[in-house]
Amino acid sequence: MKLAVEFARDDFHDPDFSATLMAWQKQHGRHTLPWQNTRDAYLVWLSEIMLQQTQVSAVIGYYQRFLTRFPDLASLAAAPVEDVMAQWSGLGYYTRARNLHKCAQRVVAEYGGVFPSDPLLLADLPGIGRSTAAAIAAFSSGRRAAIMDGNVKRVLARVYGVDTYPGERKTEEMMWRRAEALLPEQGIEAYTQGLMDMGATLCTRSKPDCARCPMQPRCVAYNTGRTAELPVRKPKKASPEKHAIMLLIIDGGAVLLEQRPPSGIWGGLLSLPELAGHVAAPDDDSDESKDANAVADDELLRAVAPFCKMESYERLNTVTHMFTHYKLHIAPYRITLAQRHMMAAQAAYVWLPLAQLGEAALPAPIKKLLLELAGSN
DNA sequence: CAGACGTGGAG
DNA sequence: TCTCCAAGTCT
Repeated sequence: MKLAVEFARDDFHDPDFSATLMAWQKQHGRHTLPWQNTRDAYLVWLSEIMLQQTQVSAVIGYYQRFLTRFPDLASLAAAPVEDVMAQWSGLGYYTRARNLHKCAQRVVAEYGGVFPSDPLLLADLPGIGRSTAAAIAAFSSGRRAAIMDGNVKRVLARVYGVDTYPGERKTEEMMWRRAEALLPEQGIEAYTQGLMDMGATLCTRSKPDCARCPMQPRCVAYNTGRTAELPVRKPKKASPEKHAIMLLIIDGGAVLLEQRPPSGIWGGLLSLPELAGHVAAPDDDSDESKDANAVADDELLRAVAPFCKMESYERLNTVTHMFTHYKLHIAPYRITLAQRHMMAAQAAYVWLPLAQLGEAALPAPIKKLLLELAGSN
């Protein structure tokens, strides 16, 4: 009985995996990414947060710009959160930016500005989960801890023939146990980087380059012709459609923007003011539905009253934006004013000079819409 | 524990 | 054009 338990605990032990991986990494891995070749925890942490659910090619430019504005932890912690949001504008998943700022302030307050090296302490900080904590600890401190991102799940699912959906709790737990059992005794940095490099450059989602893969002889998916089937895909669900009426109020070379609430879509960003109560029923994209969303004159009048006296308005063409989980139809109404009020302090609203659009904390599709409009004026 | 949370590139 | 999903975390 005791033997069975011991065996089960050590079932995933496979030192050949890490040895093969690290040899490959030395020869064929990536060694010159902007956040590599440093043990500075600030640099490592920033890259790991930016890279969450985001590809390397999308991150590189943001990473460099961000560091120009916030060269170290202290400058980030001391900055207004609005400046952080502006730097993050266009990168997506904006909770990351708010948590980044919170995390910087906590590291300053609780750790004297020095990131802890213990993955458990790191994972207690905002925006840092178990996998990111392991990556930061490995790259900045050489701590032996397992990451679990899309690359790891894909590589493990294929090499070991995991044919259940990684989103299931049992499968996920099994993969964590396997990932930890596979860790090498020495060289956690090269191993961790190699795992991600192999997933990103060889063991890709579609058309993996098995011919160049050092795992090929021992890869279950390859040897059973199932590289296209593994890992098991997430079951897809119908995505709803949403509608929004947005107000385009431009006056004196400035556009009226509203700060969005901290949570929810585009949380904490500036965006165009919206007319409430115009969310169409899901799956109803009919013309009737759109007409039902038509805005009554007096409704517009009321909505803009705090900011200006309206002279006229024009319904611009609908802009459709695809999210991962739904489709958003934006109906912009351009308002022409007779008079702009000397608005009393309305904390959530700001007149932004059009010349500053490029640097503002705006969602990507709104920035695009406004830049096109400003360009045509 | 399932759903929310962005954006851009690949196929 | 449309689906899939990428260095995940939080609720």
